[in-house]
Amino acid sequence: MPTRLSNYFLRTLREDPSDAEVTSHRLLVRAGYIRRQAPGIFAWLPLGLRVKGKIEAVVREEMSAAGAHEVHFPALLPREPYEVTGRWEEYGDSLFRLKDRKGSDLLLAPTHEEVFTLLVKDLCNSYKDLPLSIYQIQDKYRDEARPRAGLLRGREFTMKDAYSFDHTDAGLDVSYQAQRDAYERIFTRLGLEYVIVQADAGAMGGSKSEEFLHPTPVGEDTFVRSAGGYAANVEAFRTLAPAAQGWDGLPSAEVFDTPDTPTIQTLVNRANAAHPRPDGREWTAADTLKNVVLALTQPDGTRELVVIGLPGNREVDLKRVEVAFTPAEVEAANESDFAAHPGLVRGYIGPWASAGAVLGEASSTGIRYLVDPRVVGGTEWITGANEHGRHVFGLVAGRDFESDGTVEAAEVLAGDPAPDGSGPVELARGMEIGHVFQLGRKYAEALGLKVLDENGKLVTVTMGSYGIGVTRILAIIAELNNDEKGLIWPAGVAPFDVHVIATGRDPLVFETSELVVKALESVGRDVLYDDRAKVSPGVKFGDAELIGIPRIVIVGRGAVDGIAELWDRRTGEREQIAITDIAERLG
RNA sequence: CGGGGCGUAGCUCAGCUUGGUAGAGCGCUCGGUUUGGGACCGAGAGGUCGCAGGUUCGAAUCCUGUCGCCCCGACCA
Repeated sequence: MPTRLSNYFLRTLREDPSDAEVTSHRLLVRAGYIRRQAPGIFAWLPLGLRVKGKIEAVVREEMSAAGAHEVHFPALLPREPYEVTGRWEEYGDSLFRLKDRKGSDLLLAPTHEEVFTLLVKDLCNSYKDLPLSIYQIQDKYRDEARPRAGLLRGREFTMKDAYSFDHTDAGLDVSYQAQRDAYERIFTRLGLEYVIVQADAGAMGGSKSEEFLHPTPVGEDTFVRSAGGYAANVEAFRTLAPAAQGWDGLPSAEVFDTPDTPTIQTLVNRANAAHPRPDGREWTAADTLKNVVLALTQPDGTRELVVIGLPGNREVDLKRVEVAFTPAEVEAANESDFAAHPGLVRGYIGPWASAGAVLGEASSTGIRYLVDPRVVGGTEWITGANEHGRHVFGLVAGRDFESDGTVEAAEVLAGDPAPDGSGPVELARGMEIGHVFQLGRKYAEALGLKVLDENGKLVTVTMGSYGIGVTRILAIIAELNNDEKGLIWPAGVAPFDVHVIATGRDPLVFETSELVVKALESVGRDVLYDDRAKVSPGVKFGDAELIGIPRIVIVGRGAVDGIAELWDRRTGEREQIAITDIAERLG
């Protein structure tokens, strides 16, 4: 049976909804695919559900081809497993927590590592049960700080999450590769361009992780790539540090008055004007050492200050810092932090003062001091002298000051060398559409998932976790496939195969349309049939363009001669065709 | 969490500056005329103007508070 528009649950909007700015959001609401329920939470209407189903079907086929079995977990889960792995706390404000009537803690799962691990623990005890890959397509919940852009970043979203279980590291490599290959096939089938980048494992934990990013200027992730093939999320980028050098022959450090130089730029200007370099080169921001005070809040609530020293031409990249200090929350130090540490002279902070070291766990302040990897032994810096209006010049790392270690906190700039020596990197934006992790034994250890190996010894299982954002993918496809009139779905994910429009009011047209619909269904096409009697052709054409089914058949004034029109939504081309040929043509 | 914008009919919005008791277009219902690019005529239904308090004879409009939504930002002391 065809779906008849005369009684389909669909209402298209003539105007853009006022709360939607992003194209995909605007068109999906206008064309009647989704409705907003709350910020970042959407209801799915019949059309939207169909597209979602098409995407899920592609994912299922490829998961099955990769040997993974489908299961389904509840979204509502007890606290205990997440307590055991520490994620009840680590997930912070992003976790939806709730209580039942007895006061027991529950959560809406943001991802399901714990319960998959426990399920396998329940059912598997031998290496013969492995390798095992299981997955589900299920709604996830994350209380995002700022949901935005419709489906692109929601608080409830559909995700395919797969988990692999092996008893050897080599086995994990194989399982990981199988999922990775499946992802490549899925994104290729869906027509989504992607870049595979090295990623940070973040709250998930584990060792190796790669992200599938869809390159787009509106993406939320910044990644780098080199001509030589290196690609990484900036969060995972590792700075190529220069070799340390000796400091024999370097002049000793000297303190100068540098009034009114609260910023790096004013400092550089002052340095060039008052203390030009002997070699004639100009001072630049890269010659200065900027010391940024951050406050870390650990999950248990303890607050600690840390100072980061980095070249003055670079900003601190907050996302990179958060990765470096995870699971602690990172923010700029506030007034009370400074009040508690009078040893820090704001605007003129540096690791050294005439009275001795100021920064570092062994210094007068005792504040942990971490530096950018470029701050290696023998490098010379202009930096604050811990006196108001004074800076120290020629301060040499290793000779005049020490750090408590290095940290990847500085922003990555275009032209920075890739860590694998494959050349300078360029920066680009992307949207995460898939993520594969080698979790290793973190979850299995925490939850006690062990099996007997070939030698009868208990071994801890090693795991992988693999996610695809189904609803996000849907939004990206919509984002990529539209024009000023509406959506234009790729054939593989369109809600229907063919949209048949009957125009006019001649009964012959409707009778003919019924025949066309039947013929199309007989060759296996899903048909959306616009059989509305009192709706003018312009409205029907407009709705067809908005809804975006790629192939449209118009039955109208040519019906009397056995002719219909084939309308290609994407190209806009219309072609006369004998009604008797339609089924074969679109079959 | 900070900044900006916005809450008036199902949707998109006007009205607010200058207070006087609710508007338009689209959509919806009924009747009629229309039917290849968002038709027309006539008759209707539909709103505690986000919420609370205040000022006032009188508040959608002015004041205070509050809630919600959208967008941008989140660091360089």
